[in-house]
Parts: sequence; C-alpha cells; structure tokens
Amino acid sequence: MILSRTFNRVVEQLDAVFHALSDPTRRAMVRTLASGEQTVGELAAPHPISLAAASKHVKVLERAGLVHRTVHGRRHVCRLEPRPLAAATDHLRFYERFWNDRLDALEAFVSPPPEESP
Amino acid sequence: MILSRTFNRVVEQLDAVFHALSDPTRRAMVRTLASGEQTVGELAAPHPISLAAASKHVKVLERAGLVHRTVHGRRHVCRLEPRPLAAATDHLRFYERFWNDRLDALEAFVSPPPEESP
DNA sequence: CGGTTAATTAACGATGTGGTTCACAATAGC
DNA sequence: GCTATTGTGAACCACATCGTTAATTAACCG
Repeated sequence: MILSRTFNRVVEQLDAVFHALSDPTRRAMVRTLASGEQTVGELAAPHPISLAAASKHVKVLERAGLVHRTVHGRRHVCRLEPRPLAAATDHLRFYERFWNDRLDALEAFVSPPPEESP
Repeated sequence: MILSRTFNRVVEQLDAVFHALSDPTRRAMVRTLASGEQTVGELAAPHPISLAAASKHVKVLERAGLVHRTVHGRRHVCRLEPRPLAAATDHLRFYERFWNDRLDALEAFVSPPPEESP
C-alpha cells in the first residue's frame, strides 16, 4: 500500500519531468539554470513572452522538482535541482543497450563488416 | 534558412519525444516494445483502455519517431526506433556533469569527508 | 458469401496547456 | 511616504490531450 503510493509518486514525478521538458522554452530555461541561479525575470528575458507566462513555466518546472525557488525580498531566485534530471536520464538509460544494438545492426546492414577468416 | 528549418525540426522532434514519454501508458508501451515487436492490440492489452485510445497512443509514439509501424494484412506491427531515444538521452546527458557535481556537493554537505592531513 | 477480428476514424466531453491582459501584493529605493 | 520594480493570481481564449462510444474499413477464415 505504502509501496504502491510511493510507486505512484515516482511515476507522477516522471510524468511531470518529461512533460516539463516537452516545451522548448522550459528546456531553454533549464539550460540557462545549468550555468547558475537566475531570477524569474532573468529566466523570462530571453523569451518573447510575458512575465506572467514565464512565471507559469517556472511553476511547471518547480512542480516537476526540476527547480527550487528561494524568495529573497521581491526577487525569486531559481536553482536547478539535479535529482529529477538524473532520474529521467536513468529511465532513458534503460534503453541504452537496446539502441546500441539496434544502431549497430543498422550500421552493419548499411556497411557489412569484413567476414572473419574461416 | 535551411539550417534554421532543420533546427526547428530537431526542436520539434525533442518536443514530441519528451511529450510522448510524459504519459505512463506510453512509457509502458515503449518498455514492452524494447523486448520485441508488438501489434497495436498486444500493446493495448495490458492497459485498461479501449483499443481506440491505444491506437492514439501508438500514433503519438509514431509522430515522435519512437515507433515504426509495418502493416501486415490487418495487423499493424510496431517496432521501437532507437534514434529519438538516443537523441533525448544525449540532451539529458548535457547535464550529467552538472548533477554529478551538485550531488557530490550535497553528499559532501551531509557527510563531510575527513580533512586532509595538514 | 458471411461473420469475425484488427485497427482507424469521427464525434463528443472533460480537462489541461500556453498565451494574453489586468489587477494586486510586496519589496526596494529615493 | 511615494513610486518603480518584481512577481503572482485571476479571468479569459484557442487549442491540444486523453478518454469514451459508435461507425467504418480491411483482411482473414470457414
């Protein structure tokens, strides 16, 4: 019961992380945050959207656990949280062997390697 | 011009891939496909949804380039395509060093390593 | 041929998304 | 204290999503 609740939390977290990353503006914000903390305004600046829209994006990132916010006076300083990114990467890494095999097979098909000497 | 169009295609592809992965049913389908080809019906079977709903999910995966479909008579056989997964993984791997550093810093904070002998 | 099976398409509804504008709260600074 | 700055919240719009059911297409099979 507790286990299944925990499982659900993990699944929903993954949902939220992938959904957060499915928007190019938010991916750009994450990239920006990788180089250091930024306020909501600074995150919004490079994008042709209103501050209110940017605020919503930040909230999506926050809900996904990708961003942590610290309020300093009237400035909201955002910091990138590494763990959900690591979790998402882990999830994809599950397929690594699979797509290595598949891509190797593809390459082998395109340019077959020389036969071993019999 | 051509370059920017190409860039847009890549960005939209990433959008589509992350969006496709943001749904737990679709992630489960992808996992299933990692163990071999499956028809739409077989992909639908484990999930408590109609075949029509599953068909839509498959279409989303297809649009993201994650799945390739081969029609054999009335059966639509789906195969996992590795490249978009590799692309998404690459995108996340950009942050790998970042979150390694951050997690190391966190761990160091929680349990400081012994001081070097002075 | 007729019936069954596999899958898509269409139409609908509830809900979510991404954007806007405007009003508001709270802090900073003169 | 007044004003400008920073950010959120609410209301709204157009559109996408995820599910349903019902109708339709296409292929297999007895």
